[in-house]
Amino acid sequence: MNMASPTSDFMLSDYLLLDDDDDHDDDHHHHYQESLSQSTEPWELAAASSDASHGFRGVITTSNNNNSIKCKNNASNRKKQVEGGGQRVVFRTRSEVEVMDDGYKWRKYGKKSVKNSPNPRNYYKCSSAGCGVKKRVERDAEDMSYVLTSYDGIHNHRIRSSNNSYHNNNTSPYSFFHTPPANSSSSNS
DNA sequence: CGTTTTTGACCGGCGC
DNA sequence: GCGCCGGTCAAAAACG
Repeated sequence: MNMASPTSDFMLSDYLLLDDDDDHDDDHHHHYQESLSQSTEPWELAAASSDASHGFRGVITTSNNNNSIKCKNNASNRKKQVEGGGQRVVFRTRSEVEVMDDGYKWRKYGKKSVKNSPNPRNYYKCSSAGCGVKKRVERDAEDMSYVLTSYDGIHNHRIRSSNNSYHNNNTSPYSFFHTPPANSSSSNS
Protein backbone atom coordinates (compact mmCIF):
# COMPACT_ATOMS: atom_id res chain seq x y z
CA MET A 1 0.00 0.00 0.00
CA ASN A 2 2.98 2.16 -0.48
CA MET A 3 1.81 3.58 -3.71
CA ALA A 4 -1.78 3.33 -2.80
CA SER A 5 -4.00 6.37 -2.82
CA PRO A 6 -5.80 4.78 -5.67
CA THR A 7 -7.35 7.63 -7.44
CA SER A 8 -7.80 8.30 -11.07
CA ASP A 9 -6.10 11.61 -10.81
CA PHE A 10 -3.18 10.10 -9.16
CA MET A 11 -2.85 7.65 -11.86
CA LEU A 12 -3.29 10.13 -14.61
CA SER A 13 -0.80 12.47 -13.13
CA ASP A 14 1.69 9.96 -12.10
CA TYR A 15 1.77 8.11 -15.31
CA LEU A 16 1.19 9.42 -18.71
CA LEU A 17 -1.55 11.27 -20.34
CA LEU A 18 -2.13 10.48 -23.93
CA ASP A 19 -3.06 13.39 -26.06
CA ASP A 20 -4.45 13.11 -29.49
CA ASP A 21 -1.17 14.21 -30.89
CA ASP A 22 -1.15 11.63 -33.55
CA ASP A 23 0.39 14.17 -35.83
CA HIS A 24 3.75 14.16 -34.23
CA ASP A 25 3.68 10.83 -32.67
CA ASP A 26 6.61 9.88 -34.72
CA ASP A 27 8.73 12.19 -32.70
CA HIS A 28 8.22 10.53 -29.41
CA HIS A 29 7.74 6.94 -30.02
CA HIS A 30 7.07 5.75 -26.60
CA HIS A 31 4.06 7.32 -25.09
CA TYR A 32 4.42 5.11 -22.17
CA GLN A 33 6.23 5.94 -19.08
CA GLU A 34 7.30 2.73 -17.62
CA SER A 35 7.13 2.86 -13.92
CA LEU A 36 8.18 -0.21 -12.14
CA SER A 37 6.10 -0.75 -9.15
CA GLN A 38 8.02 -2.00 -6.24
CA SER A 39 5.02 -3.88 -5.08
CA THR A 40 5.05 -7.55 -4.52
CA GLU A 41 3.31 -8.18 -7.75
CA PRO A 42 5.11 -10.27 -10.29
CA TRP A 43 4.20 -7.86 -13.01
CA GLU A 44 5.47 -4.46 -13.67
CA LEU A 45 3.08 -1.64 -13.82
CA ALA A 46 3.52 0.54 -16.79
CA ALA A 47 0.51 2.35 -17.89
CA ALA A 48 -0.69 4.90 -20.29
CA SER A 49 -4.01 6.51 -19.98
CA SER A 50 -5.90 8.22 -22.65
CA ASP A 51 -7.48 11.54 -22.24
CA ALA A 52 -11.15 11.12 -21.73
CA SER A 53 -11.76 14.81 -22.01
CA HIS A 54 -12.32 14.55 -25.68
CA GLY A 55 -14.86 11.82 -25.33
CA PHE A 56 -13.38 10.29 -28.37
CA ARG A 57 -13.32 6.92 -29.85
CA GLY A 58 -9.70 6.07 -29.54
CA VAL A 59 -7.95 3.59 -31.63
CA ILE A 60 -5.11 1.67 -30.29
CA THR A 61 -2.85 1.21 -33.18
CA THR A 62 0.17 -0.95 -33.00
CA SER A 63 2.45 0.11 -35.75
CA ASN A 64 5.79 -1.32 -36.43
CA ASN A 65 6.75 1.52 -38.68
CA ASN A 66 8.93 3.04 -36.10
CA ASN A 67 9.06 -0.02 -34.01
CA SER A 68 6.78 1.63 -31.59
CA ILE A 69 3.33 1.49 -30.27
CA LYS A 70 1.26 4.51 -30.77
CA CYS A 71 -2.18 5.34 -29.65
CA LYS A 72 -4.21 7.36 -32.00
CA ASN A 73 -7.34 9.14 -31.11
CA ASN A 74 -10.02 9.65 -33.61
CA ALA A 75 -11.55 12.62 -31.96
CA SER A 76 -12.68 14.05 -35.22
CA ASN A 77 -13.55 10.81 -36.81
CA ARG A 78 -15.72 9.49 -34.08
CA LYS A 79 -17.25 6.32 -35.26
CA LYS A 80 -19.31 5.46 -32.31
CA GLN A 81 -19.47 6.58 -28.76
CA VAL A 82 -18.17 4.30 -26.16
CA GLU A 83 -21.02 3.33 -23.99
CA GLY A 84 -20.20 3.60 -20.37
CA GLY A 85 -18.64 7.00 -20.34
CA GLY A 86 -16.07 6.83 -23.04
CA GLN A 87 -13.11 6.34 -20.87
CA ARG A 88 -10.20 4.52 -22.29
CA VAL A 89 -7.18 3.30 -20.54
CA VAL A 90 -4.28 1.40 -21.85
CA PHE A 91 -2.09 -0.57 -19.57
CA ARG A 92 1.20 -1.95 -20.53
CA THR A 93 2.22 -4.64 -18.20
CA ARG A 94 5.07 -7.02 -18.17
CA SER A 95 3.59 -10.32 -17.34
CA GLU A 96 3.57 -13.85 -18.49
CA VAL A 97 -0.12 -14.12 -18.11
CA GLU A 98 -2.25 -12.14 -20.48
CA VAL A 99 -5.34 -11.95 -18.45
CA MET A 100 -4.91 -11.13 -14.82
CA ASP A 101 -7.52 -10.67 -12.22
CA ASP A 102 -8.51 -7.08 -11.87
CA GLY A 103 -11.42 -7.75 -9.62
CA TYR A 104 -14.01 -7.89 -12.32
CA LYS A 105 -15.51 -10.76 -14.13
CA TRP A 106 -15.07 -10.73 -17.85
CA ARG A 107 -16.48 -12.79 -20.60
CA LYS A 108 -14.47 -13.30 -23.69
CA TYR A 109 -16.51 -12.58 -26.76
CA GLY A 110 -13.96 -12.58 -29.47
CA LYS A 111 -10.46 -13.18 -30.55
CA LYS A 112 -8.94 -11.56 -33.54
CA SER A 113 -5.56 -11.47 -35.09
CA VAL A 114 -4.24 -8.04 -35.76
CA LYS A 115 -2.15 -7.25 -38.72
CA ASN A 116 0.78 -5.63 -37.05
CA SER A 117 0.93 -8.11 -34.29
CA PRO A 118 1.86 -11.73 -34.45
CA ASN A 119 -0.29 -12.20 -31.41
CA PRO A 120 -4.04 -12.35 -31.37
CA ARG A 121 -6.17 -9.80 -29.64
CA ASN A 122 -8.70 -10.88 -27.10
CA TYR A 123 -11.94 -9.09 -26.51
CA TYR A 124 -13.63 -9.21 -23.18
CA LYS A 125 -16.84 -7.79 -21.90
CA CYS A 126 -18.01 -7.30 -18.39
CA SER A 127 -20.24 -10.11 -17.32
CA SER A 128 -22.51 -7.83 -15.41
CA ALA A 129 -25.65 -7.00 -17.28
CA GLY A 130 -26.10 -3.37 -18.04
CA CYS A 131 -22.42 -2.81 -17.85
CA GLY A 132 -20.97 -2.32 -21.25
CA VAL A 133 -17.40 -2.11 -20.17
CA LYS A 134 -15.13 -3.78 -22.60
CA LYS A 135 -11.62 -4.90 -22.28
CA ARG A 136 -9.06 -5.60 -24.90
CA VAL A 137 -6.04 -7.72 -24.18
CA GLU A 138 -3.17 -8.36 -26.46
CA ARG A 139 0.50 -8.94 -26.25
CA ASP A 140 2.87 -6.30 -27.34
CA ALA A 141 3.83 -6.54 -30.95
CA GLU A 142 7.47 -5.88 -30.33
CA ASP A 143 7.79 -7.11 -26.82
CA MET A 144 5.91 -10.29 -26.31
CA SER A 145 6.90 -10.04 -22.71
CA TYR A 146 4.50 -7.19 -22.33
CA VAL A 147 0.78 -7.30 -22.26
CA LEU A 148 -1.29 -4.49 -23.59
CA THR A 149 -4.58 -4.16 -21.83
CA SER A 150 -7.17 -1.64 -22.84
CA TYR A 151 -10.24 -0.75 -20.91
CA ASP A 152 -13.32 0.83 -22.34
CA GLY A 153 -15.90 2.49 -20.21
CA ILE A 154 -16.51 2.61 -16.53
CA HIS A 155 -18.25 0.01 -14.48
CA ASN A 156 -21.57 1.13 -13.18
CA HIS A 157 -21.65 -1.50 -10.54
CA ARG A 158 -19.55 -2.55 -7.65
CA ILE A 159 -16.49 -4.57 -8.16
CA ARG A 160 -17.11 -8.19 -8.60
CA SER A 161 -15.12 -10.39 -6.40
CA SER A 162 -13.38 -13.12 -8.16
CA ASN A 163 -11.16 -15.95 -7.33
CA ASN A 164 -8.55 -13.59 -6.09
CA SER A 165 -8.96 -10.68 -3.80
CA TYR A 166 -6.64 -8.28 -5.45
CA HIS A 167 -9.03 -5.44 -5.07
CA ASN A 168 -9.09 -6.00 -1.37
CA ASN A 169 -5.41 -5.65 -1.19
CA ASN A 170 -5.18 -3.00 -3.83
CA THR A 171 -2.37 -4.96 -5.29
CA SER A 172 -3.86 -5.19 -8.69
CA PRO A 173 -2.55 -2.57 -11.04
CA TYR A 174 -5.92 -2.19 -12.64
CA SER A 175 -8.28 -2.53 -9.77
CA PHE A 176 -7.72 0.89 -8.38
CA PHE A 177 -8.38 2.51 -11.65
CA HIS A 178 -11.53 0.64 -12.14
CA THR A 179 -12.93 1.36 -8.80
CA PRO A 180 -14.91 4.46 -9.48
CA PRO A 181 -15.93 6.54 -6.50
CA ALA A 182 -19.64 6.80 -7.02
CA ASN A 183 -19.99 9.42 -9.67
CA SER A 184 -18.73 7.04 -12.23
CA SER A 185 -21.81 7.54 -14.25
CA SER A 186 -20.58 10.96 -15.20
CA SER A 187 -23.68 12.77 -16.22
CA ASN A 188 -25.87 10.07 -17.49
CA SER A 189 -28.85 12.36 -17.41
C1' DC B 1 -27.79 -27.21 -15.86
C1' DG B 2 -25.94 -22.52 -16.23
C1' DT B 3 -22.26 -20.01 -17.75
C1' DT B 4 -18.26 -19.18 -20.42
C1' DT B 5 -15.08 -20.27 -24.19
C1' DT B 6 -14.26 -21.16 -28.72
C1' DT B 7 -14.18 -20.24 -33.45
C1' DG B 8 -15.69 -18.87 -37.90
C1' DA B 9 -18.95 -15.94 -39.87
C1' DC B 10 -20.58 -11.60 -40.30
C1' DC B 11 -20.55 -6.68 -40.72
C1' DG B 12 -19.23 -1.83 -41.09
C1' DG B 13 -15.76 1.50 -42.07
C1' DC B 14 -12.13 2.90 -44.76
C1' DG B 15 -8.80 2.99 -48.62
C1' DC B 16 -7.87 2.12 -53.14
C1' DG C 1 -17.34 -1.59 -55.82
C1' DC C 2 -14.11 -4.47 -53.80
C1' DG C 3 -10.85 -5.94 -50.60
C1' DC C 4 -8.70 -5.19 -46.30
C1' DC C 5 -9.01 -4.74 -41.47
C1' DG C 6 -10.87 -4.57 -36.98
C1' DG C 7 -14.79 -5.50 -33.96
C1' DT C 8 -18.84 -8.25 -32.74
C1' DC C 9 -22.12 -12.12 -32.95
C1' DA C 10 -23.49 -16.46 -32.21
C1' DA C 11 -23.80 -21.63 -32.19
C1' DA C 12 -21.81 -25.31 -30.30
C1' DA C 13 -18.64 -27.09 -27.17
C1' DA C 14 -16.48 -27.12 -22.93
C1' DC C 15 -16.39 -26.28 -18.26
C1' DG C 16 -18.06 -25.74 -13.14
